[in-house]
Amino acid sequence: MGKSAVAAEERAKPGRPRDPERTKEDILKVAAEEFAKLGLSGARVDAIAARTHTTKRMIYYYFESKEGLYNAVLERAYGGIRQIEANMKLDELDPETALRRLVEFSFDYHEAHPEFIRLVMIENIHNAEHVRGSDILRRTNSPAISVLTGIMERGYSSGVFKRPIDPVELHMMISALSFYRVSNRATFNALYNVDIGSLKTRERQRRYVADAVILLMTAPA
Amino acid sequence: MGKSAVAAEERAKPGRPRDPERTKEDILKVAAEEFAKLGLSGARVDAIAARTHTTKRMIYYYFESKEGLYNAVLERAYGGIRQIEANMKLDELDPETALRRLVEFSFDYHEAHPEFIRLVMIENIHNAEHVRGSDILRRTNSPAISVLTGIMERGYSSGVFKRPIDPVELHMMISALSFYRVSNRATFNALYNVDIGSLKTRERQRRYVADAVILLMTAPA
Amino acid sequence: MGKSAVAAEERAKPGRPRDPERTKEDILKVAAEEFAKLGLSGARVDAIAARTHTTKRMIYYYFESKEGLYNAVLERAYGGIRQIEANMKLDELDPETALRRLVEFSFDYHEAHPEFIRLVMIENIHNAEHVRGSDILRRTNSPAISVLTGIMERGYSSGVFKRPIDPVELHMMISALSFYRVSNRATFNALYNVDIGSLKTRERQRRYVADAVILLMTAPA
Amino acid sequence: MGKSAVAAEERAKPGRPRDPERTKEDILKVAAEEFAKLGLSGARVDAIAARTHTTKRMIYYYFESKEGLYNAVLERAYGGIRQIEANMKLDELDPETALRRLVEFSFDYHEAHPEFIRLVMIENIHNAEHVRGSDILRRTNSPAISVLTGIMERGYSSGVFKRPIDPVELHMMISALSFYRVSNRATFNALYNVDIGSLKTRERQRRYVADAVILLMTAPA
DNA sequence: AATGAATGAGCTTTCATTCAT
DNA sequence: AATGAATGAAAGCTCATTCAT
Repeated sequence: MGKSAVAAEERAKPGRPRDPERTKEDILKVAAEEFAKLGLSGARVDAIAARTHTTKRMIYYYFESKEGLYNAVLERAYGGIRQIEANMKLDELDPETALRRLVEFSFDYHEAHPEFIRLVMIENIHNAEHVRGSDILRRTNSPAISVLTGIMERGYSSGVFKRPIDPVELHMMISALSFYRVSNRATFNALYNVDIGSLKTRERQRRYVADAVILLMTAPA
Repeated sequence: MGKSAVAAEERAKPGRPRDPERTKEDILKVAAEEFAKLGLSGARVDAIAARTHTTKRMIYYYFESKEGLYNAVLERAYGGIRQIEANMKLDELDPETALRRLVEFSFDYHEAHPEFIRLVMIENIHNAEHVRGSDILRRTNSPAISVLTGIMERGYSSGVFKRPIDPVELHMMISALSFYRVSNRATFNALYNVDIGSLKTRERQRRYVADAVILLMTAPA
Repeated sequence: MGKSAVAAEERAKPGRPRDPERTKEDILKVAAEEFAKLGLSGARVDAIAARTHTTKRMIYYYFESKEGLYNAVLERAYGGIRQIEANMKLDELDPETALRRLVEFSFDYHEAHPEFIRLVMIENIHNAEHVRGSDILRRTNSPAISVLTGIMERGYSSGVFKRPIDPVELHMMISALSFYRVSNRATFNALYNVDIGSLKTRERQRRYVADAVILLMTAPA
Repeated sequence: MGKSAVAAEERAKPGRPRDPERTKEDILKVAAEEFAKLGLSGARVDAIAARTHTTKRMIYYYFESKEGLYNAVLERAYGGIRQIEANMKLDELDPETALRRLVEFSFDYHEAHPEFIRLVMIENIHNAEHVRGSDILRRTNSPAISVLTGIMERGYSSGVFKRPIDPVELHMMISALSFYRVSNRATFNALYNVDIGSLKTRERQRRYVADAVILLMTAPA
């Protein structure tokens, strides 16, 4: 390595774009990947910069610090799911079907967004201190809760849902069944020598999860 | 944060300790805490050594590298749960009660061992490469699966369990509902402004989880 | 020995140097001395930095690693002799005189540059792997060979040189007689209790060496 | 790496021989190889011990320190050549033939003992301080010098040798032409893209070297 | 607003050596 | 005489960050 003697640490990038928003977005996308892959302490500012169209200096210019960048990445990641959650059209379905759809949506979203899941894992490793420190994340309440609350109210009224349960707690159960499959896939596959993420098992598990939630709500308490 | 917590209390003693096993155990215990708190890259060998009765040099003497230490910590952590799983006495209970007890055991174990859960999270962040690299972890199959399989077979025979499902997949659902509550408590509490870990909600959630599993198995498929 | 020699005199200045080229040259000069004195593994990056006007960090900034620095030192050392070899003006002398001058030049250059010789020795201890890894060193062919080839061709044409010999092999003999006197001076002096490097013997040996080479070429084969 | 968790630094060797002399010889042989390959600072006591049939502790027991071991290696290496030099039977040959044989012997010995040559190089890097520190090495004068002196005296008497030259200086020239070919083979081959050590060139070079020495002595001064 | 160059502090790891019997 | 276990000291290297314009 280092064949030709002298090699300073940072190499200038040829012709970089001048659009600040594009640059920030570029950084955020790369940073999300690196943080998701390696964690907050594991990710390297140098490595992020190297995969960017800008220089390391610009990361500090726009985000102030590695932690500032991580915060921005986290806010962006949560923004994604919230936006989608807010646009589910479940009002017109009967409560049981709506709940099933909601569970399936959660299941599918987690399956499709492993990077988001890894970021949430990492944030939990850090005791959610960045979530707590972010006004944006704390203020905007999760759309999922209000959607779920609406469905549950309709279900209790019609009598189809019999078990009284706090929507946040039901949301937790749905999330658990959706999240764990992805978050713990690596150890699960390694220890049980299966592939819980394979295509053929996914549909079956999706039904188990939805069934379990529906049964919990509809069975006589 | 961190700095002062590590500093005081226990200082490495230059005198020569006599008991290698005790020393190793001492290191492993401290290391487990540090890795669980800060992750593999976040944990500092210096900090681990400082809280030990030995010196940093001894860590390398016994465990070869930071990663070797992490491997040992991981094997020890999995060893703990496996030993307990192997000693559940559920054979004499009727299948439904046995399954309920199994779920409750899983729920309680996870609740009581947040450090283990953090280590598993961290290992998943690292794509389970250390689990895969450990003969001990891969060879010894999880006792939980065989216990669960036994219960399920009895339930299918007696006709009380109606839904055909792979024991590993049911195990995954039980684990998900037990694990997520602890692993994601920090973000969950921060985002929904609740305390999913509080004592008063725990009993209730424990029942929800067990009910959901029992219902899934006993309801007509 | 060593410790006190390194300590005093020049200390790294925390202030910011402005001239990268000067800084690099400064590092290279000090590093050449340390590597020549102590070898690649024996030299200490800390010791090099301490004698420099910069810090250790800058060595890694500019040269990436200890080995990268060593590579740069080696390339610089070979560059020195090559530049001088290329500027010998021997074309206008008759072949025998030219050859004699060439030998004397080689003899004198080695005598005057013990640091270069030590670096070459060290590189041979390392099986020349850094020379082989350097495009600069491998690409630029040694001027000495072409100069010598020119002289030999003229000598064969005029009939004054009678022994057919590959220029590279003759170059090796000249180098051997010039190099060994310096490279092995320490053991030679210690074992035979003489000083093969003393001023009074140098002139005499210079003549022996030149005579031997001339005789080899001019004597009837 | 470090698959099975705990691995202390040194592994006990099964059934080691108890013969002190054999053990010492075992250590010396391995150490010679390691020092020759890597230099004094480059060689690792651990690595030497690992290739031995004993433990690291025994090295210190018998040789006191790494440097003590190096000294012993050096003395052993010089002992080898001296013993052989002392047994050359050149007295009955005419002076010119004897000298030629002596040169050829030197040439061949160096060619056949690259490890010895590397040790001498390394010792020169260390300014021969270990040779100077060794009574054994300093006291025993080199047999080569007295043999050569004898030949030269006979040659001067018979008139076949014409050039007056100190035997030590002639010895140096012979050694230079024998030593350099081996010591600098790596860089020479790398830089000039030849193989000065190949079988087919060896014989030719051997003649050049002998011829050059003979010519120097026999030509009218 | 934008950036190339520089860096203090601290990290993991290694190494020859000694302790204690 | 012989040895298994332990270790202080320092080495090479990395990292997030700031200087200076």
